[in-house]
Amino acid sequence: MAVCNHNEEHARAAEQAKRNMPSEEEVGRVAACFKALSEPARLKILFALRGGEMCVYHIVEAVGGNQSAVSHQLRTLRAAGIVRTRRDGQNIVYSLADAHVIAVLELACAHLQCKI
Amino acid sequence: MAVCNHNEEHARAAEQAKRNMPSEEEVGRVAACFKALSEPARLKILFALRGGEMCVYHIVEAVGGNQSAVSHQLRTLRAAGIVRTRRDGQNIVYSLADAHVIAVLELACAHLQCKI
DNA sequence: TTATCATATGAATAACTGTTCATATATTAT
DNA sequence: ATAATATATGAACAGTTATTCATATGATAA
Repeated sequence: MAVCNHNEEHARAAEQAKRNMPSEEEVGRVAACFKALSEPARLKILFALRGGEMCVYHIVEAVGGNQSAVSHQLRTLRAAGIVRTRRDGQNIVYSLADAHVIAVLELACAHLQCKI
Repeated sequence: MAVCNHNEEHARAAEQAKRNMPSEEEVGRVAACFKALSEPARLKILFALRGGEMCVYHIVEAVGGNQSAVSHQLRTLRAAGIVRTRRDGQNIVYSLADAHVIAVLELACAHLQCKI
């Protein structure tokens, strides 16, 4: 592989890209965030929580699957800062962490041209 | 596990969530989209392409790593509809597929409060 | 305190994914 | 044609991740 000589613009874009590249640490955090969104089972939970907060039992109702799997998925989402929790007696109530979550989902759906 | 009786709102939210849940197929497509964004190596390519289109050689320059790995990453991004290509002589020139891509990255960064 | 309900967790297995190495294809130049 | 350049691809291995099963924790009720 040798230098691509015939397009100076690419070379400038590459240099600029290198200068503006976020740090490894930042790129890693963004990637971790998207990784949490990359499983159908977890996305279903987020779609379910659009309508408002729910306890684990009802999340299981809404998305199907078994309790343990859903609990593991919730932990992943929580660790990624995508959902948050509060305790209400015996129940743990989950909700979307902030408005960015819905916004990202809607953007992705717009990109794919699927109505949700 | 038994029914969560003490919160009727959760039950309504669960029923509503089930009604409004996108199809398996749609959820799968959204998940695939995010999966493509979930690797640091691929995200770096997208950050690099913010400044404009580039051929593979310069993408390798900009993000580091070896040619084969970058090519595989590009294929994944292309298959997910996140970048697109055109041929220019010996080179294949890559660019972001549409404005949604930048928008999603910026939203994620806003969510994480990191400036990019 | 004991029993029950709601949720979380650890370990194990199975499935998936990324990277590397070697090589193939396609384009241009000689 | 032949060589060189630019990019892509298949196979194999290594690392990661999701699910399941069994069990643990924490909260309430009896």
